[in-house]
Amino acid sequence: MKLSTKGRYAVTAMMDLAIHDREGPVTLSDISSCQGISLSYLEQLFAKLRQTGLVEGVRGPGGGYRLGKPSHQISVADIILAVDEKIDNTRCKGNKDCNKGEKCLTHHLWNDLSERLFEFLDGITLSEFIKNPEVRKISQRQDTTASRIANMFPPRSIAG
Amino acid sequence: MKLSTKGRYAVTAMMDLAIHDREGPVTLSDISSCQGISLSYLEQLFAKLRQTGLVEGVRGPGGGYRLGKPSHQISVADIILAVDEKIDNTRCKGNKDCNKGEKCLTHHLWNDLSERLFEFLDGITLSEFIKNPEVRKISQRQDTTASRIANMFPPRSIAG
DNA sequence: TCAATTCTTGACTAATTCACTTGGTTGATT
DNA sequence: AATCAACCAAGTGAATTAGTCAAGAATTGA
Repeated sequence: MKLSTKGRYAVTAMMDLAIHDREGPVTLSDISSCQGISLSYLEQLFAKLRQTGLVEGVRGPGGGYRLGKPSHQISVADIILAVDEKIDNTRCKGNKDCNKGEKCLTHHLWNDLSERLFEFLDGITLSEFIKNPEVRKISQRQDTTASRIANMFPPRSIAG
Repeated sequence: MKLSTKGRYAVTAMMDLAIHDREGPVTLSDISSCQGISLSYLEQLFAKLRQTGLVEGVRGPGGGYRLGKPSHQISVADIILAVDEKIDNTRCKGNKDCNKGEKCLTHHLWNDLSERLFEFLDGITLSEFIKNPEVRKISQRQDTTASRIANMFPPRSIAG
């Protein structure tokens, strides 16, 4: 588990995707200009997100990215694991008796902590964020066709 | 909030310190050899830990480092914040209306998440780890004088 | 006082990762 | 055919990581 700006970019981009999911595919250019992240950098991140099935790409005009699963099935931990190279967090992978048990002790303690952290982040899904009605209000894009069309059809329910 | 091997080194080293705290100061050489972390790298980490008061150095023969506070007052978040440079996690610090509210929306959502993560890690203290009696049993160093002396005096209570 | 021990500081370095750029190719829509 | 936007590959400067080397400064025990 690793937390950096890279993971933050991925999470915020996925939030953006989740918020606008019902308006059709979201282009990376939109996210790029809205959130101030480089387009090509986003492409790299989304390549990984696509490989893990968190998003799916739609090609051609009107295309973009949409969520690969319902937002309540996508956790923050999923996103971070997808974009960050996992660090070998022990250096003594299977070896149980490294350094007379002393070393493995703190490894064990760290793994405990790491697992608790993972469970924490895994318990937070994208749907939690878009539930907030205020969020949904602000999130409507002003100038896209998709947004205007979407507004003609009031939401049946809050997805996710 | 940032999580990397750097933070892990600091946390595991502090766990080590907490476990052996009653046996007097712990030298960085001990931690270095026990946990396989470079001595000079540990020195850099402990310089920051010392500046924030999480540890205090004891010079001269028999010296080393000991906890600067009782272990129940030291949280995992404290340690990570001490060694990791804090990342400017918004890029639009005070500016509230960046990019027509759209950008600030995900910033807001991320800050929510970040705060929840911080609170989570801030709620986990070092004392939680050394409470475990099994941990205390394993953690006794085999070959140090301090360890043998410490064993002559059974613990009054589990500190922290 | 002297020497050993250990903290403390600073500069310096190879490797890696971050964030980004450039320059394309492929596939779908109009 | 033209355009749009996902895809792909390679490379780049800056920052961070993890580590080395070297030189002090404070404390203790002899």
